[in-house]
Amino acid sequence: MIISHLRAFIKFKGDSFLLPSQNPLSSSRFSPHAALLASLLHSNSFSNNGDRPLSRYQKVANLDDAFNLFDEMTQRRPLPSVVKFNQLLNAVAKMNHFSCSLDLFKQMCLIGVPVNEYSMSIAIKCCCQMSRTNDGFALLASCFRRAVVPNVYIFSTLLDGLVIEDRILEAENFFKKLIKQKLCEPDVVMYSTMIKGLCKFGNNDIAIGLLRLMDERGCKPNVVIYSTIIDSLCKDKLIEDAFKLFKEMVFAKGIQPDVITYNSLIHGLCNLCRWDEVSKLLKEMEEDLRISPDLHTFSILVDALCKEGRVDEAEAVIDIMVERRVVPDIVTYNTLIDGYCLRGEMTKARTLFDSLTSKGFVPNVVTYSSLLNGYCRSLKIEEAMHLFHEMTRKGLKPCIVTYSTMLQGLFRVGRCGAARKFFDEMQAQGLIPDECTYGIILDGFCNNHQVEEALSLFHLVGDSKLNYNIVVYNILIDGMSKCGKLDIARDLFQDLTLKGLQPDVRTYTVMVSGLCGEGLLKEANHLFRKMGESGCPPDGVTYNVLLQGYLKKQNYDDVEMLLQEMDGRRYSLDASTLSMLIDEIAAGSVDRSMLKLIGKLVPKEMMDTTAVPR
DNA sequence: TTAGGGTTAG
Repeated sequence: MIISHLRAFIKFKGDSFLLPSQNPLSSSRFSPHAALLASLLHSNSFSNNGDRPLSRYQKVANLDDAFNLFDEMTQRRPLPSVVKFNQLLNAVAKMNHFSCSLDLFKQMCLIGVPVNEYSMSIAIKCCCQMSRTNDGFALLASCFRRAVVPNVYIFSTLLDGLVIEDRILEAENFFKKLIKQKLCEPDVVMYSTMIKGLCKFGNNDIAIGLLRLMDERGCKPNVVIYSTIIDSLCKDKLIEDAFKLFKEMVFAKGIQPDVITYNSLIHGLCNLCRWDEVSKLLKEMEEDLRISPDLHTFSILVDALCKEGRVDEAEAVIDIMVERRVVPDIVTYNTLIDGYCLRGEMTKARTLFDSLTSKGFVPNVVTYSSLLNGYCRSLKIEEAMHLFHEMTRKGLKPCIVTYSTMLQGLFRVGRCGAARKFFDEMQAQGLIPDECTYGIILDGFCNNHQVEEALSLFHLVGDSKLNYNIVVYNILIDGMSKCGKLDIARDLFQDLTLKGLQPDVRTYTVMVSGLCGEGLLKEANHLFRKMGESGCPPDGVTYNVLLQGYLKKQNYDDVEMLLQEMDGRRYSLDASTLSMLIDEIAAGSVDRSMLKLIGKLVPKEMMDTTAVPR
């Protein structure tokens, strides 16, 4: 449906160029092609800052040009105005060369260019973008020395720096202090920065509160503010709330949504696999509002289709975007490579990877990591190793995700020694293991029967934040009980409550499984019943685990009751529990009268492949 | 005649 809509619209889009109102250059004197060319020419050549052509200080193509120009400027007498220097500084920052831009700023100061609030805000932005917000604050202090009065631009940039570094409490305090001490009156950009920070930390309600407050204080919210909160709600799967805010923005406030607003909503719907609504939204944005989907929109669609395993449709979307002259970028292709890898189609993944260079793209660390992940998932560890070395040879620095992928692959094939080497190398590179890496290593050791290694790492990590994570306990409890170390599993289970961690359904399930494994059915059942009381009711997996425990111990008394409870809660039997039940029925240990009940508990997709005896 | 905010991938 999405594809047919996108395809149908190519024609519509083509026609729309013929509308004279679209572009002042396209009048009836021009042929359609001339109008099209005129419109492209107009949009590509000039309109970076209104209709004014860029100055030579703003359009430097690369770093060399920038440095040469800067040298030339410093030679001139009198020195060029600070405006020209600021333009160059900003051009370098816009190329993401923050460190270089900062160097130029320092040289400006040294040679006595009278830096102003514009120069300061660019320099501070460079610090903040490099996660060096403290240096940004040091520059703020130097404003006073340089007789530059910090303004709302400078303060917003610093506030954003704190948000970038996840220093949310400091950001809130800074924001409050600015208002309280009347250092500046927040404008719509500063509010949006604070709102972004609140959203980043899951405080959607407070963010909405601030939206109301700014309105009351006479600062009108705009599409950026609304889109920020809408996006956050979508990411938290609160799609209905997102649409409520969207409607408020459009109908109550009269603010027009733009392509970014739609991208967030489309992304939110894709994550929930609500494809019909995605199509509806695409149609609405294009046909009603004349907003064309952009590169982001297409990437979101490609990614969502790949994650659903609908790679053919993802390919079709890329074809359509090309037809519609939206040029795919490396993100689009990385997503598709990931899609192939997820389906184990490694030949296709590799072919696409190899064709990227001829398409004019340079594979980046994500491209390599995606393909590595594919090889690791298919247990082709030699190919993965080879690719890993290829990427380092090409000067790409493996990141934490690359290492985690390799570690997972090596553990899967039982190469614990090599995994340990990679882990050491990763740390030697200055990369600090995150929760995900740590989990992979603990899980890897446990699955390879090296529970002592896992435990010693766990103790080495000690009181670090990494160990304040229920996932860590779930891995260890599971690992310990599977290796017959139920006592340690029990200790860990006790330990987590002392630490103030809340067991989740997985924690209980692995513990129930461990107890069942040792034949301690009474204790397993006791824990199972405690789950509901603790506000964490058993899920389908817990029921299957307990059922298997009973069946293995040939304790059939509670089987029917458990099956009935499962039916009441609409849980299903998994393949191995079902097979055990069938065996028991065949052996006459379980009454055939339960067959009807069992039949109700077989998931539909299993019905086609499993023969339940009648 | 120069500066600050929102959307995509492993």
